[in-house]
Amino acid sequence: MEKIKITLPDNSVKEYEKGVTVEKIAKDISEGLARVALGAVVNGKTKGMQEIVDEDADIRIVKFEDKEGKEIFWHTSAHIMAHAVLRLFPDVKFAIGPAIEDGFYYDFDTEHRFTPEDLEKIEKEMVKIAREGHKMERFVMPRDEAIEYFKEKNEPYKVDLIENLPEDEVISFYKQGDFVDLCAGPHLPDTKKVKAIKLLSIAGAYWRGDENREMLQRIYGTSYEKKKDLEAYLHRLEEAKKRDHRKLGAELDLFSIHEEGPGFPFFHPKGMVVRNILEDFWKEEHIKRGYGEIKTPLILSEELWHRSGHWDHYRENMYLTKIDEKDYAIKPMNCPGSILIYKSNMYSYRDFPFRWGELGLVHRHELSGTLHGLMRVRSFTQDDAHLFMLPSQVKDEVIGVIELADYIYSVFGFKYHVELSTRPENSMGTEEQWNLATNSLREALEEKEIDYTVNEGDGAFYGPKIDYHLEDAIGRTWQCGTIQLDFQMPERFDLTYVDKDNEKKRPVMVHRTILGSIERFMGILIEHYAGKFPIWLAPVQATILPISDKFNDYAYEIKKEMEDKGIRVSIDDRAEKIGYKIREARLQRIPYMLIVGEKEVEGRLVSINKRDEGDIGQFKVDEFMNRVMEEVENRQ
RNA sequence: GCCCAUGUAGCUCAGCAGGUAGAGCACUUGCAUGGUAAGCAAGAGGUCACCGGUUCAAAUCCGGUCAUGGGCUCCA
Repeated sequence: MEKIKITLPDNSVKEYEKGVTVEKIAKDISEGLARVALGAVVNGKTKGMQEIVDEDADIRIVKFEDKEGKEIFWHTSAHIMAHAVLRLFPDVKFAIGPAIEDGFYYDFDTEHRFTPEDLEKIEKEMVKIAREGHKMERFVMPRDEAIEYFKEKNEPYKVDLIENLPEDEVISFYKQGDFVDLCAGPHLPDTKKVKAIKLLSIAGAYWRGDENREMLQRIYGTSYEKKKDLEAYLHRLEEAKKRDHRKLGAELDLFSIHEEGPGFPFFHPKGMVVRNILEDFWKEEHIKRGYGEIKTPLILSEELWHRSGHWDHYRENMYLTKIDEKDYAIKPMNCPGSILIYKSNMYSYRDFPFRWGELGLVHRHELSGTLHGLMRVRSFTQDDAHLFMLPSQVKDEVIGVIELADYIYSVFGFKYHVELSTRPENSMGTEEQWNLATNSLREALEEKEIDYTVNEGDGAFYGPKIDYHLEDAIGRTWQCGTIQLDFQMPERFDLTYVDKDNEKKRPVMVHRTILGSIERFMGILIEHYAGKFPIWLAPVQATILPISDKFNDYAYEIKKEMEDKGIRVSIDDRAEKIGYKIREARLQRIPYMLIVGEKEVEGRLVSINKRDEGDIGQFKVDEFMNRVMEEVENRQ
């Protein structure tokens, strides 16, 4: 028998017969580990227990706690759900059912519309199936036979899937009792370990994500081995929902959105405090880095948008209007404005680069179903900038933006992931230009040693882009910062500069945002801090709470003093008990409560109740003011 | 835009075998002047999202529209 060499997690190398199962290796490693082992990562690819290893490999046993282990667990759960649905709704057709971030889903096609009551029934059936302890048996079939098999079973989606698999791919199946599914695996050895199950929601989803194809019904769910873990997950989800910026936006009186203007947010005074601080911070950091600030108009002639290419590539998203019989559009992007400024002068190669920042209000007619609080709106302010440069300056300029983005996100303590988006279908320019532009961005990322994933076909119509994605409270990610390299607009608008050799040449343009849009960034900010803004951003930094109205005069006196120092302070002089006032200030997440009564008046003191810390004792008014000013200075 | 669900006072929600509205919080007023998360009482507040249909009668049933929520698609 042929032998293969397996490198185990402890780096020891062991010989096995070719065709050994993962299960066998897991058992050898240790009895304890084998009991919890779900599979293995073999040469970077996850394999299930029942799968065979037939080449020399690095092998790492995967457990429940591992990301790969959860994936296997949830993938098997998806199969169990499909099995349960088959039992309850025999006419259902199956599409796909993968594991996702916190659980799994399966897409079904059936005349029957799933209801929340159905979910409960399916859940119960799943528990039953899991308890029955079906073995997850893997087998393979030749391609033609597999297609025939699913045609006979009237499973058009499975047929479609097989037909789209690469020619050389092994068509594998998993069988559990009477449910058989096309599946590459891996899976748990059997269904027994899936004990705590919760189906979460029903949603529509297009087959293969294509809006022109069938709308399927997707059921989302999650599962755990232990009931306790499921409960902990559901609890975390509930807690996360309390951070929802839409809920906090109303509770903290930051912004509102009305039926009269779907997707057009209204900022309240408190929201504007945060917004203005954010914008001031943004301006400060940009001035430091050689940016100039510009402002361009909201409405520009339709002709301009024809020339920029927006008319051909972006018209469905644009709001159009007519002035004096002439056609205009409300800008969906700021670039043509910057370009017109560029064109109002002649430039020498010595002048570059130009960095022009614009907090630019744009309007985009986003599909109604996509609107989401501040995260996805139809009117928003991009913290845009357009950089014009010599071709030789591209890499350094892109790196400059990467460094700025990294700095700004670090101030807020944001985690992010980066994607490189390449040429979309509906795009302008030549293959060569796109390759050059995409490679420049890739080089900049690699030079800064930034991890990124590639998002094929997701670039802007005029160029590839680097995207920064930030997470919201429940783990959804939103694109914020973007760096887009553009060889098209300079061409279309015939932008030039005069080079050393006295020849007119074409500059390169970079479009970029760091925050993305002020609106979306504020949404992320609210959820990130759960409404507890750090003191430099807090709409109200301190509130004075007199014990009774006998101390209101003193309260107003020190309020004035603090206001003179630029501290944002409010006062609650209502005839309410102190407990009541504290409760309200807490709910408003005000960083400092200053309680003043008889003792404080005598010594010109304030008693401080700090957010999250409670009573921290008495301080002199000056002492407190210095403390606040220092914290603001340090952006705490 | 597509699929599903929802839409009753500022907020959270009850009412709904069809007989034109109710609670708590918030708000106003009065009493209470109270030391670290809700003092007591009274009052005011709603064309039950909008339009249409069925009916003697619609918040309740039916249809359409709009908005919101969860997804899909799309995107900063």
